[in-house]
Amino acid sequence: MPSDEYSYRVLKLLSQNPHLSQRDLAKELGISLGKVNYCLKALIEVGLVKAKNFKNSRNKQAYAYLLTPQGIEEKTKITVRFLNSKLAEFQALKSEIETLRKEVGSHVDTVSE
Amino acid sequence: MPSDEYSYRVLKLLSQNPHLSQRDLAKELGISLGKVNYCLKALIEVGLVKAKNFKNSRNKQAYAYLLTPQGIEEKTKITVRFLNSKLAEFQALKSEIETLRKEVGSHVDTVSE
DNA sequence: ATGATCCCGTTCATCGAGTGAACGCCAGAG
DNA sequence: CTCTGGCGTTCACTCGATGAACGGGATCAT
Repeated sequence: MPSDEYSYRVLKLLSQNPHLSQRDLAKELGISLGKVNYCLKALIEVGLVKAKNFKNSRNKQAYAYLLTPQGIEEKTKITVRFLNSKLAEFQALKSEIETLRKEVGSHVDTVSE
Repeated sequence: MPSDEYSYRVLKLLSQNPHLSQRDLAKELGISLGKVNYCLKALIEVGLVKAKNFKNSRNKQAYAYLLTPQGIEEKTKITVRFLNSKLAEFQALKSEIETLRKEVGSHVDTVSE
């Protein structure tokens, strides 16, 4: 089970373009091929993605990673959940910055270096 | 060389209370004892912290991790640098939340579940 | 004095997430 | 046919992080 972050990002990319290869995804996501393989397998396992090859059943080059109906539905849920976690992160970050500003002891909006 | 984050946090805690043990620091920072030991050694190595035992030179229980003058000075610089990185993070997070909101397709300020 | 206990800093075997080179496979080009 | 290239898959390897275990000093009860 990949994190919400990677589930979200993989599902988003695949919904935009099902023809991305695992290597494409790795480059796009900034992670390794091995990890993409792991995430993708998990998403297929739970039925959110289906690997379809439209040309020939033995041609891996023709793979398309299509979101299943469940995948489309779940993608929204995951996105909301991910958004919420980001909002919480946002609040925490705001507090931390507030604290740091007080420690620095000046009003810093943008700092050059 | 610990990250700015840990340098900042360790220096902050020690400036507040030099009598914290490595175990105290570990608990406070939410990291392992081993990592604290590593960070602290590095800070001592570069001269930002000095381990002083005020009772007896052989009593480890009496250790105090005091910020050197350089440590006090550097603490401010590190804090500013850390703040800046947090501000950048803040902007990035803001953008990401914006994107996520658009994808969710509604105006979400706080979401219950 | 002696032993038991406690907390200290230090060490290092162990772990696990992440990596990417290498493999077998297949299609298309020469 | 061979050769090349991109595909998914695998797995030995890396490396930061972990915390149990250790030796040592202080304290206290015996």
